[in-house]
Amino acid sequence: MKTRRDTPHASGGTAPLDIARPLTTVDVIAFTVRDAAATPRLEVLLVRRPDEAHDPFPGRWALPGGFVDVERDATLVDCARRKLAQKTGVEAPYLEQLGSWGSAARDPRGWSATHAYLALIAPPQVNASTVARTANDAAWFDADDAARKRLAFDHADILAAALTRLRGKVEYTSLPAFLIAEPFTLPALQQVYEVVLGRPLDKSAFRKRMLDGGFLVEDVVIAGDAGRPAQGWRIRDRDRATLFPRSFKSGE
Amino acid sequence: MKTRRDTPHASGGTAPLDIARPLTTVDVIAFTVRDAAATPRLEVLLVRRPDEAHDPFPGRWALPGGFVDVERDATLVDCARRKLAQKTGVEAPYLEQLGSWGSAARDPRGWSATHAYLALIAPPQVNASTVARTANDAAWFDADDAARKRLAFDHADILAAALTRLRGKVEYTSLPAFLIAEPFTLPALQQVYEVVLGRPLDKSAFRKRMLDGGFLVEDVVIAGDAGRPAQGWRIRDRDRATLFPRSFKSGE
DNA sequence: ATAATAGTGTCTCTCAGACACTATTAA
DNA sequence: TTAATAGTGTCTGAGAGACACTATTAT
Repeated sequence: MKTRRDTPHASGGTAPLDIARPLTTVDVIAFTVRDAAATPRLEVLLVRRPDEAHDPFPGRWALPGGFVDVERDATLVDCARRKLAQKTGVEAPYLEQLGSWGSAARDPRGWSATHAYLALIAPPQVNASTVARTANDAAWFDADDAARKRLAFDHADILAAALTRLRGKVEYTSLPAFLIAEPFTLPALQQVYEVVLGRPLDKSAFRKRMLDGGFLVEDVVIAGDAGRPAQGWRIRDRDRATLFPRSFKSGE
Repeated sequence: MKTRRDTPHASGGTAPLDIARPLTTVDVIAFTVRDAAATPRLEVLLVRRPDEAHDPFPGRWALPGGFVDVERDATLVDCARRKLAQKTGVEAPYLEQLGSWGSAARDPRGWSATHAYLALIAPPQVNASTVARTANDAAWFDADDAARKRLAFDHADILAAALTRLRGKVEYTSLPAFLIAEPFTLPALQQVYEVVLGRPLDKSAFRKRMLDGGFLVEDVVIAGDAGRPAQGWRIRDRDRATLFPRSFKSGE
């Protein structure tokens, strides 16, 4: 493979199109909150890498993702959306860029850079077609368990960064609203917050925050198994999260 | 150029190393705060693209950056550091990843993805060697003026995102401390905050925040041209910013 | 009526802003 | 002593947490 050096005075200037190009991939960290064994938990989607010797990390669990296809993907985020739809059937998730990881060492096949996207989705319904498609090569895992696994590539680092970002932003944004199906009740939303943060929140303070945030729209009233029915809500703008003026527990 | 499709069941699985690879670049948005014509302002470093017809955007101003060199750069951030040192001589800036921009359309030479890094540095001393190296092809511009220029590629978008990120984080972090030379006084630091935010801050509230933040270490006392000398300070940890418990002006 | 869950009112604490005040230097 | 700048003290207000209270449903 021929490589030509980028001369110092022309950084990014004259076009070395015959320079060695890194591999370019996109990976998706898809989170949801779902009831597993009666207790809701934060889950992340992993896929199993093919069990072939010529492949890097055969049989290991990895984040869903893969090479950018310059023919099909107009942009990086299109690529991320395609990868996620392939594995979950979800068409319009909340997507935000997490960051990129690139180095000579992260992929044994050569210098590679991945663009990581955080996806927040409502728990996908398990219907026949998705089961058929994802039965053996994709599964949802408890997020913290997954972060402790020995994942392929540097995916454990990326997942850890995604968890840090998510838990950090949950302190002062409306992000968890993207993790449950609409319409939802405020007690249900509070439970999602508590699952992600791993600690209980005060009901009164929580409700004030959410309603003052102005990102909710009233929907139908929802009755549960017992007790008083609750007001149902939808998200006003599914493309962006709302920032609250302060964090939960500002001074610990 | 031969391309092979990534088959659906093996996304990122079997290794299509002969697939068409996007171009991979790194760009740096280097900010500083400096006195220009007696009033300090936020400035950004731009470089002029070579004025040759075969080059994209000849003669246009652009962010410093360029192709990842798989021989020299072990990681993306190493590449960013190298690009910045090339243009400014600054060796250890505060660097944080801003995000990545990739699409089929952003570079006329083909599908390309750039990894953007935000760099915060103290105003570089204008000495003979840096002048010689950067006289005609690099210059510092007022950041808002630069954002209105017609820059090369999608660099205007990237610069706008950098400004949004910087101004956003300045509301609740110690980032501006990386924009001036150490040791600095609290009044000087406050001025940097005010320049970045574009609005005045209360002295008493500002000092309480900074000192309670615990990221400053006492240094020598510094005398100005007139009035009482001020305590000088250094940053305790040059690798990370401190987060304050609340934003400035929480409720507008 | 009771259990269960939804939703509200009130008090307190913390921290940011406003702004008046004191402190230290040079001329 | 005055100008200039550095640094402090005190009051107020907004919003988060604690927690007791009321409201609405099914049985």
